[in-house]
Amino acid sequence: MAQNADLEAIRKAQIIDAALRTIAERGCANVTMDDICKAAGLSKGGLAHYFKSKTELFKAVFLEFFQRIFLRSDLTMSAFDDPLEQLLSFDWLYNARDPDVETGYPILYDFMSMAVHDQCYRDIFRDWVNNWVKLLKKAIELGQTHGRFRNVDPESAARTISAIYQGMATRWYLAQSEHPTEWAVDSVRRSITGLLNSFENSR
Amino acid sequence: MAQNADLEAIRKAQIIDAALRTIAERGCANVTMDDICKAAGLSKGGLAHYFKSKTELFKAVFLEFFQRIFLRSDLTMSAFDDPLEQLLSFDWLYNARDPDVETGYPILYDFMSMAVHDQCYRDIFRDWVNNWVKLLKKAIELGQTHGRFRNVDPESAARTISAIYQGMATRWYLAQSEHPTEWAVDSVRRSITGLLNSFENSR
DNA sequence: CGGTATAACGACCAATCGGTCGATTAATTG
DNA sequence: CAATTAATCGACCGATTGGTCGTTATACCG
Repeated sequence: MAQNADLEAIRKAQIIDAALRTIAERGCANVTMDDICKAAGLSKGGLAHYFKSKTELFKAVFLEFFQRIFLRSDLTMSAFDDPLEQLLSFDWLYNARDPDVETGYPILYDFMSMAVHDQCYRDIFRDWVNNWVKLLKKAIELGQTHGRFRNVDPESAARTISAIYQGMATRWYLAQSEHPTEWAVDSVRRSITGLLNSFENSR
Repeated sequence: MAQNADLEAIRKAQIIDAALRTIAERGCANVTMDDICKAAGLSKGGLAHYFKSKTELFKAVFLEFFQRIFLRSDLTMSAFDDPLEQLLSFDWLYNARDPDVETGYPILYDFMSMAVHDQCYRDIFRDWVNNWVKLLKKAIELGQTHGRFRNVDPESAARTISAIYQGMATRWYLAQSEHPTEWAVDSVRRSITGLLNSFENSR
């Protein structure tokens, strides 16, 4: 009866948060509804009251996840004034002690493997990438108003930059012993500046 | 009695091949032993004769998969003489009609999501990356004997290059409409040459 | 031709899990 | 204080699935 009209929002957030942690820990394929119920402090029926099916819950979880990452990216980036520094402001992706990183990577890899077989997830992925690209693009265009990044196509380069970040991330996260944080940070830095210079000199 | 001592090898290859195709099609999480049995033309008991458990089969499948990709990479790379062309010889990764690509990406993403939660899979991943890196490293060192790639640390740069390839691959495969093949090929080319130049000019 | 060991079969079992549903509790309203 | 409706519970069901096991078929050997 909605004694508190916000209860639904509170409960949903609580469930999504529990699911996020549980999925990160166990992996999508192994997580059961019971696991999530326990983590959320709810019974099966109680949870079913808010999410009718497992897939519905999962979709909500992933949407929330990508939203968080985007907000985090936006926040971190806007802490810099220099456009190039903005483009290079994603070092936090390679900080193992960052809470967003700890849960983020497991979630992201599970998500991508599901996106391979599910158009709906691919759409979420695309939207997230597009949002990220929009941030990077803005930084490039800002630089161009100051005469930098000459000949760079902002959209295309932004996509390349975000892909570079993710490429290093995969190595850094899955084969950490061979790919320490310094390697990832340095590689990203060199690749991105190198990419931008490749436009400047050519064409 | 091994009327044909090779029978075991033949059957195992047959099963692994069927599993490879089935997993690529349905995804690790959804594939059942029955699916694989049907694809392999064997019964449950027949398959169990060669692989005692699902996880044992999966591990064999992934090992075979990475072996194939490595051989393919080695083969393609060695078709070029120029070291830089060797480093840039992985365009086939972005050819949607390539059979290795068609099955490869689904397998790879499933694999990575499992590697997150399973050390054994991370080891396989690390070995594969190391093998790939070895190829790239050789090309860089070959170039250096001719005075090119000055100041480049071959090992570190090789890791960066392979990560760049994979970064573009993720975008190209999961969000194709926004990341066409030309974008991927061009991005890789610019990023890698840019990376190598970043060493040449600095330090 | 038996005898024997391998190869292959498929019915069956036990365990897991997502979702349902009737019951119970709690809160709001008239 | 009823009455009503939302919120929560957890036992239960049906479906799925990995693995087993007794059985059959096949091929080689002595």
